[in-house]
Amino acid sequence: MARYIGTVGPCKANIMLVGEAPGAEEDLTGLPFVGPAGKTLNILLAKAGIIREECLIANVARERPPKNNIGYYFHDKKQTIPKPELSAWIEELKRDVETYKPNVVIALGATALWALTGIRGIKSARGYIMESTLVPGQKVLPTYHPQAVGYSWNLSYIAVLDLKKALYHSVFPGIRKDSRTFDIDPSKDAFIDICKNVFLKENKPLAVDIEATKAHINRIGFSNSPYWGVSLGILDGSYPRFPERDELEIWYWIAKVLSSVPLVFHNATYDISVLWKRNHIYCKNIYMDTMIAAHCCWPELPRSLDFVSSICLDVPMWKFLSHENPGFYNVQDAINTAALIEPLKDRLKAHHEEETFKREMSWIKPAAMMQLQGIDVSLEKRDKIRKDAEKRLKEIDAKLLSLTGRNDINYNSPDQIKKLLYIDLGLPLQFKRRKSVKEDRKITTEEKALKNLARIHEVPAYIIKRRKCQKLISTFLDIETSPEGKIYTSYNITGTDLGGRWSSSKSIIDPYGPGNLQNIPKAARKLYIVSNNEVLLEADYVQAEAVVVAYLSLDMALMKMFQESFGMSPSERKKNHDVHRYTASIMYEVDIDDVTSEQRSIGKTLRHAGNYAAGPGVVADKLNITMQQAKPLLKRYFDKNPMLVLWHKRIQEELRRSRSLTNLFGRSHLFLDRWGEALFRRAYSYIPQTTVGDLLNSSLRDFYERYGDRYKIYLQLHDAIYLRIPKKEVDTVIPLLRDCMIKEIPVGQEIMKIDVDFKMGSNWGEMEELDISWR
DNA sequence: GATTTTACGTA
DNA sequence: CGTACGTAAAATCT
Repeated sequence: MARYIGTVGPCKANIMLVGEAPGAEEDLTGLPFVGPAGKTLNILLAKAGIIREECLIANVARERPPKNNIGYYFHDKKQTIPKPELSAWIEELKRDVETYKPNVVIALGATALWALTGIRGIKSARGYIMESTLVPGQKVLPTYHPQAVGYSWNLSYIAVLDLKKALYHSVFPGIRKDSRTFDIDPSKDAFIDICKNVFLKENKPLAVDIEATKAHINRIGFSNSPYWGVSLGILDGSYPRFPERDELEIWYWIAKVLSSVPLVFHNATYDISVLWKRNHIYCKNIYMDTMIAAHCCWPELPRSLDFVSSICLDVPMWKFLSHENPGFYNVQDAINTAALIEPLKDRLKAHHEEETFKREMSWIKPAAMMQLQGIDVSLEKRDKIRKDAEKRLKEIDAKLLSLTGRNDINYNSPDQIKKLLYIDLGLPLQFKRRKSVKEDRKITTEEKALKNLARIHEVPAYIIKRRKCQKLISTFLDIETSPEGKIYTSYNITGTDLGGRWSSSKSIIDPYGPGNLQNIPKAARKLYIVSNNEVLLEADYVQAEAVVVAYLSLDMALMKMFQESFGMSPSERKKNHDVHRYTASIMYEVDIDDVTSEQRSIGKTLRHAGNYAAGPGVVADKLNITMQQAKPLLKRYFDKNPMLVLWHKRIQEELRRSRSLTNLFGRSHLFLDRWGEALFRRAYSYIPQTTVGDLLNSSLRDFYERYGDRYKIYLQLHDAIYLRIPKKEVDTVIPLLRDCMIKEIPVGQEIMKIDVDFKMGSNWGEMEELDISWR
């Protein structure tokens, strides 16, 4: 029989915390939040400056459900129809709230949110002040349940911000009236008057937000202050809202504003791309991108306008309005973007992220240009390569049929492959590597598992081949081009949590092609072609991350080798300044000239694995050897590279001190994960990876600003820039591009430079190395 | 129909 | 216990 646990705490409390249901320790003691979730709650409250003893604490359900499953108290799986006992407890909660009248009720988790407000979905509601429907007039602020925080510790930072907001709201009762004014769908003349006499005359930062369908911009919102905004619908569904002459006049004034006033967007790369593509409007002066600012302030947190507003502003939720009231929604997008300007500026300044912010801002225009420009693919080559791949797939299928005697298996289905391998063929079970020993062992059919099984049976090897072939076809060859015969990508400046690197994904403006252009496999690169009188020119940083690690770990010998080889041609460098031969030569204590190709390959794997503290399992995997063979190899590698071990130790110390690391461009990152090896490894990769990202993207920007009007920047691949240029310009362009890419980066007492190699080809799949010496 | 899981491509 | 990404297809949830 479970014990009843009621509301506890001082009746004059300003804050009331409402959780979900008691657990084992609560049941034992008769008090709420005394188990593991209670401990997490204590930490969160302490960090937010809330004194637990001054709060009322309650749960929605007042008895521990069997198996701690709140679903027990609902009739349905969706947890919308409460059983009588839960309804009775919610009535009790209502009475308690009415009796004690706290200034704010903090809803901890989805169940409390639902009970107090009827809203489902804690993720989108958290951090916003709202009115209770259970007790009208009562102020509620939802955040994550401490148990969810305990499970995924990176939520703790967000929960603490929410609790701080609740603390602020706990000193006064009730919800403040929204005093902002929204000017929705003014007349043409009124709108033009605003453009002329407010936006153009003021010439101060103006937040802009567009709403667009596939083909048209249908609404645009502007705001020049946190208190006022205007939204103008251009289309109503697919119908114009204005006569053609009037619409043209409206666009004339929008263009006039956008081409002169300092602009603020949340994700400018998207908005300016759409404005250019659909209406040939050039947004000249971009003052701030609030998404980029948020990315520089909190790279580890989400960056949607919704989320950033929830942690920076004190405004009501509005995102749910997008369908029912597009004008109201759009104007609030604009107003909240405007409202973010000052808090984000303050934060950037206080945390010394202004340089990083400026750098990311300077990438907007080149990224927008590249995603609008598009990429040529040859449909003939696509068809030919796809045909070959499909033929190969059929051959593999025939082979599998002869081996298994079955043609009813879907080899894309992990479930069916599990059944085939582990039941029908009786092969030994293979388990996925667990993140912690506490997790259940999971049966897997991933490539590594199939490789193991391939030693004892023929079938797994063919499944691997089939999967690779299928992936090639479905992701990289089954692609369509736009009406102009091009494919596109979206370059996302804020696309990586660590920062510095861009991500690449399917463009919502031009959704043609495979989407991500940063993971095209070699076999599919041949269909990316340029015309006869042009070439694709590739410039990539040589051993970029390894150079950064050498300087960070103060490995003098390695630094010297990189310095000596700077400016050498690739062929010269290969002779006796090859980092992997060097690694092998110290590993095996042989002269660098006597390193065998096998030793070099081992050196290469170990250099990579060692830099980022990989374990013997990974090394065994990569070298196709056993763990027992990998262990001494790795030990030897670390014995011979003591500076690396020390560097890892220094990173750990730095994390212990501040939980924060700063890369060679001054970009910082807070590491919020739970303390442990996983966090360390993320941290080891942080500085090398983000430094190379910052370096490459800044080089790309420099080339764009200096020569973008003459030469096309075609692709960005993390440590490589591709240009598409006339053949006859190659010799002219190479030194210009190199000059933009070679940068002197101070590291302690040293100046680090990373070398650049060039390749050239008529298609992306067949690039030839250029053996250029720069000395 | 939307979301999560599994697997796999690149730097 | 390398890291970082995005996409397709299946599986699962609603």
